[in-house]
Amino acid sequence: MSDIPAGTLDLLILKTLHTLGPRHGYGIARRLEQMADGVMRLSQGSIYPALIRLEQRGWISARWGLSETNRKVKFYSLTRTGARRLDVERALWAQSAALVARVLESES
Amino acid sequence: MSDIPAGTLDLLILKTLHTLGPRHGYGIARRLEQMADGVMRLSQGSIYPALIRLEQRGWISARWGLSETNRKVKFYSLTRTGARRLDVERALWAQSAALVARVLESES
DNA sequence: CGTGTATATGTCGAACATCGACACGTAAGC
DNA sequence: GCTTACGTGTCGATGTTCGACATATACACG
Repeated sequence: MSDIPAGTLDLLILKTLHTLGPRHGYGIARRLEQMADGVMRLSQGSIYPALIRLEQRGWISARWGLSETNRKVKFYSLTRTGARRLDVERALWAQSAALVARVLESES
Repeated sequence: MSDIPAGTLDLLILKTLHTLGPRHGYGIARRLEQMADGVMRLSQGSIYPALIRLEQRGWISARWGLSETNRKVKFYSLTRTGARRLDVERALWAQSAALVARVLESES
């Protein structure tokens, strides 16, 4: 069982919020683990600091509310700045993935 | 201009040695930058520590020699352990890339 | 002969992300 | 009352990468 790909957590969180709309940290984590088909873990030690970081940068915003399970939770939403940042992160990832793919496929 | 994708330097070095055979640090760095089409940089502050790390783990081995430009250089080769490790890193990367792709393409 | 440039290896401290373990609290079901 | 799943958060440790610096040599050119 591996960790989540280094440096992609911001992208994954941003995209998850973009896709699903407002969601709380625990829900984002569960969603990502489910997408990973159980082969990756996502520790709380990663997700919460990441959310705080993203909020400080203005890419997501938080508001307290009640979950479907009737608990006090923090709902995070993608901000307009965050949506733009998602595009940037996406492009950076595409570049990275393309480079790695090229190297892995190279034969000389 | 972005950096090389976090956490993939080992994989990229291992694969480069696998593809090209023995090569020195500077040459590996130049090769990778060339593969990146100039859109990524690779600082010496990354490549040399990485090579030392890989050698300590037994994945590559070093031997002094002369370059085509007639300079004293350290040639690194992939060890048998390193070749096995390359497969592992490859598989881990494939998992990561698949996860990110799945999240990025998800629509709900 | 002197100077500059590309080649080449390395070190150092700082910055940063992630992990694993821990602490705390609550709703619901039995 | 107890347990379990849910939920947020902190903390120290670890590891990677960066940017700046130090050092040295082969070769071309004036």
